[in-house]
Amino acid sequence: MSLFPSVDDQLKTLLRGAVDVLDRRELVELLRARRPLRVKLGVDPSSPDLHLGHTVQMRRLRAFQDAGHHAVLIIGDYTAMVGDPSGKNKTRPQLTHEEVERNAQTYLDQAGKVLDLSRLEIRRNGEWFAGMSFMDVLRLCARATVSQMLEREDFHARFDKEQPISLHEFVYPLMQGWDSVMIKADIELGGTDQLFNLLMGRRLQEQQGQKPQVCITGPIIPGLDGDQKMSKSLGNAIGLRDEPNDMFGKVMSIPDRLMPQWFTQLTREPEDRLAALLDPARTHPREAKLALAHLITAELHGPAAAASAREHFVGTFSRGELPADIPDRTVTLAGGGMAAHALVRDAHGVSGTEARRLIQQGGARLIQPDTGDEFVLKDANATLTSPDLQGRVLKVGKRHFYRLVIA
RNA sequence: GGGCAGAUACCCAAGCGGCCAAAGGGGCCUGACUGUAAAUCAGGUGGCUUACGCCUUCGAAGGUUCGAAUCCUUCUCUGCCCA
Repeated sequence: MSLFPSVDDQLKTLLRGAVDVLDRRELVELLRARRPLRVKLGVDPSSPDLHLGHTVQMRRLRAFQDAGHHAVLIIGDYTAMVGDPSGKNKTRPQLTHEEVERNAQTYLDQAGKVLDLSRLEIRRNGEWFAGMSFMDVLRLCARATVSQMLEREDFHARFDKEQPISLHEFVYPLMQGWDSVMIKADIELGGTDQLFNLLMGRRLQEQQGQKPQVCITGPIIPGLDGDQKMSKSLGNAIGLRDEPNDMFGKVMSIPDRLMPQWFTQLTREPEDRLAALLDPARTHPREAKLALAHLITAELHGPAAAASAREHFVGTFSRGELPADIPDRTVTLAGGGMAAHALVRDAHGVSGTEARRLIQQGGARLIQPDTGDEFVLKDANATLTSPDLQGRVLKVGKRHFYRLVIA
């Protein structure tokens, strides 16, 4: 076994689920050189949490690591302050240096769940941007034209719709491209929405007399809603730091049609096994989804946690049992009792009006843990006394449980 | 610098003196059905209140009026056209 697997084998694993390779011939040529390639992936610390969507590209980077190549993770501390306009229909809020720094701190242990940190070169683009003079910035800006920028689809769309585009947003692709120059990237990975930025890297590298990087794009995976791209701000993301039970449950809630893509992009299951899992004649979709949830949870939290999350899920939602650990909520009875709406408000942490609404709609019930007896709260104004509450579990909606403790 | 158009709740978007906490759609929440899937159906979606009702909200601040999201003034922001 040589250090590098054969070119064909490499291509197969390195390009699993890839959308585009520019240029494929160049990639083959690079791989044939049988030297460790410098493979770049940039992430902007624009939120404290990475989510599964980020791991699509990180997985590919990991595959390069495993094939013996040199991975470079760029923490875009400076680009995060600009805010990547990619795929957005509006200007991103600019973050302060402190926010970015705080977020960046959290990234490495999260990235370590997918990447091999011991063989990872980590760079912050502030290394080269912080010291730039205004003149340097102007020189960088002079490397592209407005109409070139407007070729990019999201800019173009915003321009056509007469929506604002701030000048600094034009600088973003240049910054990302400059990163490639600074680290002499052979290959850059990114989502399909990054294509323009990746190509800017090629352009700038060429202008600097470097061999232009090969760009490999992967899909932007849809979030839990199955429609919009996974994004924390859209509330449809699975965070890498989500608790195992939560993570497992979230995967179980995705639309079936997402499974093929999630299996391909978020697991390493081999093709033939996927074919069996995704064929409803051979595997019930629920079983397939359980397998998916298990694989994803196991990768990020370990097999034991995944097994326990699965048990929790099946127990709670399939068998309707109470979860193993339910958070305590201390409630205070004034004058020997408390109104139902106040109970839901305090335990569930919603407004009084919202609590009333939940009760009126039959979304709140008290459960006796030992017997499993349920009592649906119907009257928001009903007064509940100690015997009604002591030792009971309040269930709100499908998945919120609170063990009541009387103060 | 000049002219025009616009800013409404999480998002899109109606409203253009009272019947507006503000139509409609999306999203989201709850319930039914289910596999925490899809599709479908029903209800809900500012806050406080047992309720009558009250309070805050329609870019910001003032003003007119018995009464303003709606009229006036100034300001802020955005787009378009002209220079």
